[in-house]
Amino acid sequence: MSKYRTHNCGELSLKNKNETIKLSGWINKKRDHGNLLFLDLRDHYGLTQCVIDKSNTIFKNVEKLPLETVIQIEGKVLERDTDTVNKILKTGEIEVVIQKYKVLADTKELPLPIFSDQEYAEEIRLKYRFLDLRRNKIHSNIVLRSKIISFIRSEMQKYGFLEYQTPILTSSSPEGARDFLVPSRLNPGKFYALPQAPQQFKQLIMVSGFDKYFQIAPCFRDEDARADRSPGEFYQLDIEMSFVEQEDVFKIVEGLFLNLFKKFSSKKLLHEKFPRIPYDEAMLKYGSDKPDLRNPLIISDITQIFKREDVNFEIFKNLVSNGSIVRSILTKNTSEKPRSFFDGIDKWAKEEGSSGLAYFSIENSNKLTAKGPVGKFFSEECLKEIMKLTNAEVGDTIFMSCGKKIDVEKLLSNARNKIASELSLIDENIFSFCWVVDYPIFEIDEITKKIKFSHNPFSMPQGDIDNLDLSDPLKLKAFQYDIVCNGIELSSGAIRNHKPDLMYKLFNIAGYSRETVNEKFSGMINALSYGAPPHGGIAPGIDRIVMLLADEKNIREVTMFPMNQNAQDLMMNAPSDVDDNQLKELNISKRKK
RNA sequence: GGGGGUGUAGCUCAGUUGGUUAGAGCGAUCGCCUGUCACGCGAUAGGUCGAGGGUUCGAGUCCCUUCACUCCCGCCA
Repeated sequence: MSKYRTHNCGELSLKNKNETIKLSGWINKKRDHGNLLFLDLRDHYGLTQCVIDKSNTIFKNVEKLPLETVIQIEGKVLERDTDTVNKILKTGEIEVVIQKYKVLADTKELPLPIFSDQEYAEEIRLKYRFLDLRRNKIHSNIVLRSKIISFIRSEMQKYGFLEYQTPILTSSSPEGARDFLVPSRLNPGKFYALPQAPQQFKQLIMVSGFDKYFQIAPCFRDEDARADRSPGEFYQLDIEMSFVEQEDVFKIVEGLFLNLFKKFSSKKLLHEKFPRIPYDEAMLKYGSDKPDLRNPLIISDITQIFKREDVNFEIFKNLVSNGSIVRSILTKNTSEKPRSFFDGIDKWAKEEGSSGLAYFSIENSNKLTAKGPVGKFFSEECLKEIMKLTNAEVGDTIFMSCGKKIDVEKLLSNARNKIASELSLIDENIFSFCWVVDYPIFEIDEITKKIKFSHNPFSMPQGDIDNLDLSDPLKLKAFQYDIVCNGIELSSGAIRNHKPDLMYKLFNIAGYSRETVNEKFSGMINALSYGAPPHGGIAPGIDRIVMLLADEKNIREVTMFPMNQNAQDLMMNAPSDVDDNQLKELNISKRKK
């Protein structure tokens, strides 16, 4: 028997009636009636109401103990009167009459209360994270995270995957995010980098013949934070498989996600079989490669309308003749909405930095008419054409944006969310998964105007890979895919290019010479020359999965010890100054400003 | 790097048009209270109104600068 307890604070019930027991835990709450004191004792497992009255000589001492003092009590389990049973508590049918107590640890005055569900400033929560983590909601989020990771591990093992660990100290690579660098003492002037992902290692594991790999892998990227993006570090379920095609990866991952989300959430899954949306279609219909399919609003291209003679909307017509495009969002049955609704959307669009969202509603009084500020510019014939292009009916509204493709896509993507939330079109009780597939291999860099890899440079191009037509690189698609859930990008993966010759050619298009590739990706390219199996994989983000399942909007709510937005750990004071001797040993000197 | 929001007691917040001594709830301390589960009642302590500067007879309130936290853009193959 433990020195500290016979039971935990979540397990006593009527079965233990009249037993003498020991509990240890924190004082969660006291209700002091003067000659009678209720004291809720809390540990990881739950709460137990303890009670003591003045007939016990220790009463005055117990009464004075501050909240969050760690105590051990010994006492007798009693059945509560029916009218004093607490149905919310697991242990609510009993209480423990305190006979003896011992203080195991004192506490200073608390910087934040533990028992309340109130929200607190981030700064104080992060500084006193060990207190924050005692609180019910975040405590259970962290437990959920642990259970999710355990479940994933056991599922992956069932599927025949084995977990292998990869190095944390590795080499810097030119593609992708900024690296965290670690100076090498034994190799003066040289640096390790922390892995942005174990990308090359997992491919090397395939070349080494291990067939099915997974890892709950830490990834390090020195980029700025967002609500759904921790600064510095995060975790991926890293997966790689040999002798597979895209379909084989999809089958494993869909199975895993279905089981996972059914087990850990009561929300409904919109699709049991994840829809597959080509990248180009996603960008057209949703303006984004991470569409939220709970949102029914669809974008259509109506550029051709503004090349017609019977349209007098000169601003758009001029822009279109200079190469701009026009796309629209259709909302159903909104023609009777008040003017303030439409103006609100237009105002929002201007605040987003655009020139606004033009709109009109379609009405029918003997003939088709367009109601709204720009309605007068469209003929009846023209309205029929627009209705055909957008699947609109009488009573619907068309919102339009005109401009450069990339700007229109972005504005309308945000407008989909904005309008849907204004019209309450999104069911928060649903998970809607989809695959986004057929990503382009290359894109034009907006700044340099040169061709660059749009995603992973190691992806396998689609088509006849032995006779690939490289004359128009921007047309090339890759076996590259993302999983998106409720508008959140959960993972990204690809079938890899295991042909070194082809890889050199693709790198060449992006401006990397054979020598550069040999130098920067030596581990990979060398390995691929010694018999690499066709292989592919994916890497779902663990933190975001937990966010979805915990129904949290911020990644810090599912991270035990997160950093703040400036990538500082307020509890541990990281990053911090270091001793000059440490720098000297590492051959580092600080640059003067 | 840029834009928005926030900053008042240990914590969560209120504070009107610029006007006398800056308030409430929780927490802390002290007292009363034997069936509460956000127990109740009374009292006390607790403030560089984020910081600095300015306007004004007078600034928590208006202006400028700056700092911290946060959300977004850039960035994140």
